[in-house]
Amino acid sequence: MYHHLERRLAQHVRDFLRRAYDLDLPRIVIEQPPRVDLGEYALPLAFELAKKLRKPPRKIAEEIVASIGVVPGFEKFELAGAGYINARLKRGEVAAALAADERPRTENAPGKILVEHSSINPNKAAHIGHLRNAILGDTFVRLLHFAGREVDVQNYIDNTGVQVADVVVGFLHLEKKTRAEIEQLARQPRFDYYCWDLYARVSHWYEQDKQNLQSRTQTLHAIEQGGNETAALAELMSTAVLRRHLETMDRLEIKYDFLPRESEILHLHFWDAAFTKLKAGGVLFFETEGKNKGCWVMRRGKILTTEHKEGAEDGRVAEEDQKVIVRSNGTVGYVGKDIAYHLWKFGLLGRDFGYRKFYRYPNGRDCWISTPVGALDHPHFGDVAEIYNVIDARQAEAQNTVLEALRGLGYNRQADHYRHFSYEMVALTPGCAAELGYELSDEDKGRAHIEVSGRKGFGVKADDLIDTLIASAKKEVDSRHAQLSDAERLAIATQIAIGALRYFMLKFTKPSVIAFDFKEALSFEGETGPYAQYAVVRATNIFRKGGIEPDQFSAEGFDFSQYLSGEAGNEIWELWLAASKTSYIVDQCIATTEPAYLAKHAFQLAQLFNYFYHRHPILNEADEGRKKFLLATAAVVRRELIRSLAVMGITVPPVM
RNA sequence: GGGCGCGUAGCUCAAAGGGAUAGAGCAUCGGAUUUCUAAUCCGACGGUUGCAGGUUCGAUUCCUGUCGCGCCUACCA
Repeated sequence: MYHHLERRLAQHVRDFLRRAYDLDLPRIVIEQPPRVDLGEYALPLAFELAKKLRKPPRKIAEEIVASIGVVPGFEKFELAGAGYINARLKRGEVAAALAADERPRTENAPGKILVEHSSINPNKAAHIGHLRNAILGDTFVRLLHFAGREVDVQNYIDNTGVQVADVVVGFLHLEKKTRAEIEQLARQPRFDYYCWDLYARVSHWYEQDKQNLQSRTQTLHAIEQGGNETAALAELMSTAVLRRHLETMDRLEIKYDFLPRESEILHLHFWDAAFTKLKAGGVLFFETEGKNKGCWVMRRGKILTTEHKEGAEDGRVAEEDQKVIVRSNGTVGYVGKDIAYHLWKFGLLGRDFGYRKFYRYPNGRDCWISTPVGALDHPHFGDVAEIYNVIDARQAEAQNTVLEALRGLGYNRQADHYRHFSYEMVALTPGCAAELGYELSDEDKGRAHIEVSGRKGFGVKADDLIDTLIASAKKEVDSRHAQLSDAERLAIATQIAIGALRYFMLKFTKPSVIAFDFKEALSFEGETGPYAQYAVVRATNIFRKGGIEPDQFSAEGFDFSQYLSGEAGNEIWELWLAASKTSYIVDQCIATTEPAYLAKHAFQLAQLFNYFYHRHPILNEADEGRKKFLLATAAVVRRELIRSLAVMGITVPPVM
């Protein structure tokens, strides 16, 4: 609603400027005045025009206000401050439309969007860093759905890399396990925890004796080759861990449509097809000298290096920056496989995966996985118009290489629709690390945060955090709702825990490193998910006590204007205005790939509602008209809050 | 060395393609309820936005320089 009216205003101003001043501004800046009593929209237009028109801003603003005319839905324009032009809405009209949940039609951009997120190495349990990725990715998917877009959710599985090889080495060389024993272990409910520890042990074992690294190389080679016992073990282990990851994410309502695996990128010769294209397109070069001799490389401009000091003017010499794509032993690195995958994503590779069903969610939805030979009947994946890759900032370089390869092949249109949804990592505070029992160096103790490391087994496992959150919420629910059954209390505690966790991961903007700390993550007060959930529960309680079904409540034909006008109306109007912004915020989140704005929106709505709740006892209101108005306010805010939380993957329990 | 990012209240973070008095939460202190149950609300305290310049009517935001921190800079993924 807010967005719709803003666009209408912008269009009107644009037309007006063209007509009255023969001006075409590249962008009409519209913002919100600092206080709602100054109006709903502010145009700093006059400041910008002051120089062009050689007149003081106030004078220009005055002129514009006098002659701009009327815009449907708007009350009037006013001059404010040093030259702002503020616009006032017809509050009653906007409120009536909002109460009736009138949503302006929006025309959707055509084409399917592919969102890739999670992509956890299937060799150990998921940790909090993976949670940030999955929650950001899943929320972005929900944002796109809210905006009416069609989305494919993919989770790329690197099941043939060194990380998987390392755990296989652990089973074979450290534990000397048989296949049957590993199969037995893989049936354990938390097999991924077992692998977590084993992975750390293997890393340690490599450090003890560099000779041990030979088994990694051999194992990796066997896995890549396929069709042998080692590869079968890798498949067994990685598939079991993958299943665990899906279960963990399913606890948070995070679902995937398709799991493309690196083994198929190799065995279905995706790479060979990409390699041929890259060579033919002149993107890859065979290096015949220097340190990359014998490799296929991508050339990426010149860099200055200090390595060769002789013969250079300033002691530096320009050297070609090369990215090795194919190693001198003929094997292809991760980036090469990623290039092939991305050509497939855009339907440019000329090959497809085999597909089979892998995991069925409780709601009946299927998650598919790649396989060498698959089912004949399967959904069509890939071949999309736009892609978003939710991958942490450390991989920006690799993402750029993929992008450059696409451009190098002449796929500029596709490259323009390739977005690296970049975000910073989750690290542990030194205090948190100490709490977990890790020994810290003096250097680490002085740091703001310490990077999580799967290799060292250093981190907070996702399921542990979820368990802790549920237990903590359960304790509180138990004490508040002793009359409910244990199953009911657990269900409520689970909703609260998910709300807390998802909100926590979303409230930080993407470029901010999250310094994880249990106290903050386990908080259910202040700027948290449960705070927002609680506001909804309170709103629901009003209706329940009043014997009204909140979703059925209707204020059709009601005249809101008398209650929203003037000084007295400002306070509650602020709440209505905030409630009108949900779709506006969603659009902002998508345009900026920043879900944190939605978290802020939900919190602000909840905050305003709690204030309103305290100041206006609704059910005791004697004036019937005013009571209806207050109920309508609660109904609209409740609806928008539920909507906003749902986009973040947060549901609201019946009681709290 | 080069690239990317960050530096805002005691702590953790906002401020959305420059805008009106830089806002929240936590912590601390002081208050509010036999209510639509307080996972709540109100108030107080708390700021030279790392530093120095520049552009602008206006800079936390843009530019230059500088200091500090993190990440990337593998024939790992």
